[in-house]
Amino acid sequence: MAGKVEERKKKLREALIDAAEAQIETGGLATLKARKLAQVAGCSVGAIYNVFDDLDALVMAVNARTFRRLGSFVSAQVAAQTDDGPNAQMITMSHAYLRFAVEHTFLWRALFDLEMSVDGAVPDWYLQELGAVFALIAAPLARLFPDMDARARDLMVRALFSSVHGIVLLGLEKRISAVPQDQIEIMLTQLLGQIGN
Amino acid sequence: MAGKVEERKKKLREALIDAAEAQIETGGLATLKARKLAQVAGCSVGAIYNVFDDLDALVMAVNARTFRRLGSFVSAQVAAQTDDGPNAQMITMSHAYLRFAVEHTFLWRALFDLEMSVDGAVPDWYLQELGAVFALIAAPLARLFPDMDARARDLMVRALFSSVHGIVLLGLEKRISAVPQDQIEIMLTQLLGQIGN
DNA sequence: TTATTTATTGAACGTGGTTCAAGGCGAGGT
DNA sequence: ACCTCGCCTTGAACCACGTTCAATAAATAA
Repeated sequence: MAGKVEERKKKLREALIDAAEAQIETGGLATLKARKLAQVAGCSVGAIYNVFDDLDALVMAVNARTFRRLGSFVSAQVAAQTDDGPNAQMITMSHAYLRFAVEHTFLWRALFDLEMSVDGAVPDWYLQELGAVFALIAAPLARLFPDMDARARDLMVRALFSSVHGIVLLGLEKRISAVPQDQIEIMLTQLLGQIGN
Repeated sequence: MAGKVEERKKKLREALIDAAEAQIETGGLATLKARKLAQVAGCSVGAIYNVFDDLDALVMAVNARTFRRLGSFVSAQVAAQTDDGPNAQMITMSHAYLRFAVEHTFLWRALFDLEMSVDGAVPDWYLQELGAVFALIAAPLARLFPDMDARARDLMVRALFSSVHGIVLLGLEKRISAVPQDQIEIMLTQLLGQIGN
């Protein structure tokens, strides 16, 4: 009867991530509470700490899921698009990013709200997923600037990603722009349409 | 002897804002605690709540100061620059924004970290300051796109501000880019140098 | 089965924002 | 000068929350 513990632990781990994800999705990161979580996942408060170092570690696990979902969503949108040139491709990606942020606002927010607090120790999966996203952007950019050296292009990839992120972030922030989604799309289109022309 | 209460209240208000600002500047928003604050400002914990509704309101007061400082810093940098055209002007503004964020990281962060939580009720001073910043950007943009209608230009102003913000935000985030300050400047220069060409 | 090790529990601890009943103090009237 | 009224101030107490830990239960080994 060996391995019963491992199995239960894995089950609990999944249950906790599911419960945390559901809570973040509906109420946001701030509404995630240890006691409520234990109740939903069907365990004691203390049990959480047998599986995760602390709640931040649990949120990181949720973020890992979210990040993968985001990456494959953007990829899928790009793949489903007929190739109308590098600018159109980048615009498609940015619109996909926006749509994900709109449809999963709290989960998307948690990606950035949590990591800010955790200094040092960037997990491996994080850099991997980020690298995948950057690679997606790098492809059309290489077509636009074939003579640009890799270092400069890498910098431009980050700049563009950050720009899109900023536009989506502040665009969804009621108190700053109060801009409806289609206006945000126009902003993204305008910005990315200008690149390389 | 009329107005003694008002006077003391005003003094306490200033003392509290000063103490809160100092704490945020050195330790970040998360290290701001009511008890410590009362101790530094020389009052009881309860007294804070006679002057401010809650700690968020106090942080808002700090943010008002920070926002004004940010605005005048960017203005000053632009004014101190010989006019090398609209792109150069926007680049100067973005570099000033970056420099402010680097030199007052915690205060700058508090501008965005707090407001996110406070829904509704955007204070008047906030929109005013934001409008001033947007007006700064609108000037060079009007020179670049003289035939663009006001609505589209307004959208572009927001898009550019958001882009710069995004580049600075993620650029200062160790876990995402770990990009040194001069690299961030290059990103900003590249992006804004492309606009309108 | 019994012993030993490991997991689980939930009450308790520490921290921190916010409240409130009790006492203090300024302003106006006498 | 004194009294009175109402606001200010105080800090102990309240509540919510993350995290811990001694006690309990369960699983593995002998």
